[in-house]
Order: sequence, then C-alpha cells, then structure tokens
Amino acid sequence: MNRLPAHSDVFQAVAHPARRRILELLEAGELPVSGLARGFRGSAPALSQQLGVLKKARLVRERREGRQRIYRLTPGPLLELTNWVEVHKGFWSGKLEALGQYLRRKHG
Amino acid sequence: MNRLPAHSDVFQAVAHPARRRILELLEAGELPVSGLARGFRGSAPALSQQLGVLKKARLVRERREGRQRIYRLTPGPLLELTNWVEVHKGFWSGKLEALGQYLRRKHG
DNA sequence: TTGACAGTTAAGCTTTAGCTTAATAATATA
DNA sequence: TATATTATTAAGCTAAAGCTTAACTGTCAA
Repeated sequence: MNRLPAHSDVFQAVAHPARRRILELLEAGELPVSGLARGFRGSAPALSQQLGVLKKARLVRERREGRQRIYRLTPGPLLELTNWVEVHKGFWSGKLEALGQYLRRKHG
Repeated sequence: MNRLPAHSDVFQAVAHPARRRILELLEAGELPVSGLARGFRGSAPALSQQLGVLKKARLVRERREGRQRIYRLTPGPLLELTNWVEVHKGFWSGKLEALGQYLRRKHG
C-alpha cells in the first residue's frame, strides 16, 4: 500500500508481533510514544504507523500532552478475539490426542 | 507473492476469516475438501491455498483416501494463541471503564 | 524568533497475501 | 483405454502490509 493499512479488524491487528508487543507494553499503563519506543525495535515512523493500525482497530487511544502523545489501551475490541477463543477452545482441547502430540514434540 | 504464503504463524493463520471458518468446520470432525467447500465461499484453488496455509501452520493435517483428501484439525499450535489470550485477558478485563464503554457503544 | 524536541505524514519501494484461470496429478469408473 | 472426479500446482496479477527516508507539524525553551 501507499497509505496506512486499512484493516480495522482485531485478528488482523493482533497478527503482527510488533503490535502485540505494543499492546503488552500498554497493559502496565499509558505511555508516551517515547516510552513505547524503548520496547520497540524499529524506526519512529514504523512505530507511529503500527500505532495507527492499532488506533484504527480502536485498540488504543491517543491523547496529547505538551509535545507528547500519550497512548492507552482500549481493549474493548479484543472481546471479539477472546470470545472466538472461548467459544472454540472447548473443541480444541477436546482433541487431546493431537494436543498431546504437539506438547510432546514441543517440550520433549 | 508468487508461491504459497510463507507464514507458519498461528496469529497470522487465524487472521483470515476464511481460515477461521475452515477451522470451525473441522471442529465437528474431519472432512474431505469437497465437504469444506460447501462451507466456503470461493474457488477450489483458493480453498486449497488456504488449506496450504493452515497446513504450514500445522493447524490441520491431510490424509489421502481414494481421490479425496481428508483434513482434520490438529489444534496444538493454537495453544500459542489461547495462551496469549489467557495471559493478557486479565489486564484487559481489569480495564473495566474502557471495556464498559465498548460494550455500551456496541450493544446500546 | 530560532532551534531543539516529539511525533506524524508523505512518498516510494519491496515483499507478502490472496485471488484468478489454466494446467496437471491421481484415482475411480464406464 | 478413455473419461470423469477430486483436488493441487503453476503462473500471473492486484492490492495490501510494512518498511525506509525525507518532509512536516506542533510545542517548548533559549
């Protein structure tokens, strides 16, 4: 694309590790961009653009304070994700054989 | 791309509604592609390619039977997703104000 | 008022996603 | 053997994701 990504979808928003990281950082409380930047590998524009995606998905809100912009988590839309997981988790964990195989392979 | 998508990442795999749909269909039990096709809007190659992505993410396994290919759910890798949700849900639901706002806005 | 600071926006570029149509592979059946 | 069935692979395309560098905006401070 040439503009900011268009997706306002939570699943999409959460698909990128950098964005998950940002959400995690904001769990401890609101932060200015400079604060987020300390936990973020990448340029300032890249961070700003990822924040743009999260804003579009309504997962964060921005407030201006002096020359800083303070971001805070607005986790409402995550309900769509948690709900999907809740609804289907039962089925998945019911499939114990496959799950067990996975765990053995992964953790020995 | 020119080849199949490269991501073997669960968050990424689950980001596309068609792929979530496929996982949901397979919750009821294994299915041949023709069975999946009935719950899938899109061409046969598109379906096959989405199945390829899920296979790469190890979320499904394929077995041949006559001229059919039977797919079944192997939900192990979904642990990464459910785990992330579990770990962070506490923080999110702690933010009751924002959550409440979201619910009011969404459901009146 | 000039300059530094905090951050975003613009523009351009490369890579990936996801579709399409056409071709291919493998099995079953007449 | 020829043909239909079931599905994948190939090739090509469009659009979106995500980065980069450069330019810009708004605020503060000397």
